[in-house]
Amino acid sequence: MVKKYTIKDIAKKAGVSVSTVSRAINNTDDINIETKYKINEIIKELNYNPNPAAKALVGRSSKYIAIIVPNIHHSVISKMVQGIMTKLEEYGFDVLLLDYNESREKEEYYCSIIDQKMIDGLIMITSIAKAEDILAISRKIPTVLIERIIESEDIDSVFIDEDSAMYQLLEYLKKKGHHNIGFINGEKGTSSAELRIKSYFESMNKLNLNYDENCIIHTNWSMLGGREAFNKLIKNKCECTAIVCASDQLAMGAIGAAYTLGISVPKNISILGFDNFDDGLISIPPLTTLDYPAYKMGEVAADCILEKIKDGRIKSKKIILPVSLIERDSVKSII
Amino acid sequence: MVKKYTIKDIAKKAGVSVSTVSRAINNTDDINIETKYKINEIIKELNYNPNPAAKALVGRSSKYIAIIVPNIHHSVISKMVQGIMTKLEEYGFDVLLLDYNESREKEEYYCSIIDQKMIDGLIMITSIAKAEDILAISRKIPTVLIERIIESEDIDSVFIDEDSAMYQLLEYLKKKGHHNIGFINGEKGTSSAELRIKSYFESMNKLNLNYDENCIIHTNWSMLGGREAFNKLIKNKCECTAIVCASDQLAMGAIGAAYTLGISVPKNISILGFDNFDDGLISIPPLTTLDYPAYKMGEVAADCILEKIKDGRIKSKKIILPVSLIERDSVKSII
DNA sequence: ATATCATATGTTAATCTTAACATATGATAA
DNA sequence: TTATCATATGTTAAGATTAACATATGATAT
Repeated sequence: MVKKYTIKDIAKKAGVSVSTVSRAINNTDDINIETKYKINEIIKELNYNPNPAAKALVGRSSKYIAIIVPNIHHSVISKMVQGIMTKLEEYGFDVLLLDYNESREKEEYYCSIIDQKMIDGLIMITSIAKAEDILAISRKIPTVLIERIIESEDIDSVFIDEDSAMYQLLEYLKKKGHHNIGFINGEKGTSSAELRIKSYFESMNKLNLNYDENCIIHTNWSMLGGREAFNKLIKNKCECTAIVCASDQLAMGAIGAAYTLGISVPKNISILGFDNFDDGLISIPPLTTLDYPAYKMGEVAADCILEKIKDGRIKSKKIILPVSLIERDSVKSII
Repeated sequence: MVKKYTIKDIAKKAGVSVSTVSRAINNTDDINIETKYKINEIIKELNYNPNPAAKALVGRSSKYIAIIVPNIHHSVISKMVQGIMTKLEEYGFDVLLLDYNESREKEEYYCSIIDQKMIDGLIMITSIAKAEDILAISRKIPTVLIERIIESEDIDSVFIDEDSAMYQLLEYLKKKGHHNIGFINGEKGTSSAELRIKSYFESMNKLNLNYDENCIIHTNWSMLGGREAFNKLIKNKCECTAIVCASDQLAMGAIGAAYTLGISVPKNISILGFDNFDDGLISIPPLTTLDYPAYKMGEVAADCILEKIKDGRIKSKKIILPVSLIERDSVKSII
């Protein structure tokens, strides 16, 4: 490993004081243009970089934002993270990634040690941690939540209206004549699954539709999960004419299972996705689904945290992004 | 935002010197057990955390590892990252994520500013940057490459034998009687695509198989890309009996396209995947593919960097992980 | 009784940078 | 000629922690 130079080395070599070097680096105007040039030449020559730890220490800012995610190996999550990163990068911030791997304990552990990290802000995606823990953090670190709301003047939230999203889907199905509507959900205990089952129940009630416990299946968040869930629905002799799936992956698994069993989608049964991801566009049949603005949500969350950090905004924001149904061919009208 | 306490505050409150507090925190043995207890009580009470920037400055270690990835929204990449994170976390390291979004310029930009970051090590996944740039970095920061090899005593590499992998696939097809074998590759210029097309050509030559430029398509890394590529192959009047795809996603897109065109897989054409990801298991037909050990590669890369940082290993390691063919139902014997 | 030792604690230097304050020089204005 | 000012540069403190060194106390050994 090669020697790392310090500002002192540069100062000595240039025959000036450290503060003059600092001035040259930080582009202040109270420095002679030639001195600045000479110093910058030396900086280039020695390949000097200011020590970020010292900068962070003295400037009380690390330029790091932590993101706590349930599972980076998930289309929606990684899209959100990309949205966040793109925005943050414009402003010189980097991202510290913490993946709690769908484990509530692990997320709570992250919460408990987050202020040992050198970060300027925190974004939590579909958090499942205790509200009080998050509140405690938000008092110390600018905090933005994605897909979760906590009423507090300290915490920003960016989300879609899950209830209205599910309502849109179910209302659409009702209009198409479906009354028995099943639900294939992700793993119990994961945040999105909890959110979606809740709004499924609420929306079904609002729409005066009856649900059958036999037609509600929890499974793991994958195509294979969707396939298994569909098979279980059939085994349960579920009489639904349509199934809402909590993700496109689940939906595509379900469609595959139907195909294998010789059940035609949408002729014999209608299937709805959720996400508009994972190429549901080219499933057979193309998937009718909910357009979930993951990337956009990431960008908006990044904007929120930047406002807090740079502009010192105090008052919290709760931002709801609109969602819309994408009508393709996996739902049939049965009126 | 709540006041942040320093070690001095704790020292004053406990009526001891800062070094005694430091001893209490760092669990050295030259401190009275009761003093330690008292100090820890105060630390808990005030919710004090040592300032990580100061620690990094004085200890010359930030406990951060940067990972430069081409695209986190990609199953293989995010699995690798999870493998890395799990391993690193055991040793108290965190991950700084840099996504260059398949843009060579952006990766080179990251290379050029990487030593401005406060990191103890760097892992690069399927890098496409100039070798000299990476070499320059590796002289300053412990560096591990995944899916790329650079001959240097400073740089570790973790990879599968791409050539042998592709060779396995093509040899298998040859054994099944296929001689005209097409190739659906990812986007030109992306690292994996370059790697795979190279080994496709080499392996085809080694196996004395002829390839037809009309049967080689570059497309974007998605199911939709696979679908479009397959359609193009048909339009090109490509006469191949089997198609190797550079990812499972591409393969599944191709299978979908075939289905739409009324071409049966594997009856009319055989399709091979690459990755063993994205639920190829439940495609119709289940996909014969190459098992790509992404998570494991991440773990191994993390081990490498930890050895370098903690044990100060100097000599570089080049680690090849074994791959194997997973035989399912998307390839037909035509002998 | 004195030397030696272990234990516990304190003091200070070092880490690297920035920012506030201080100084020096030459030029302009009164 | 002296006061004032702008420009360029230097000096020093602050930021939080750790590590090396120093000191104090009481106990044990000679």
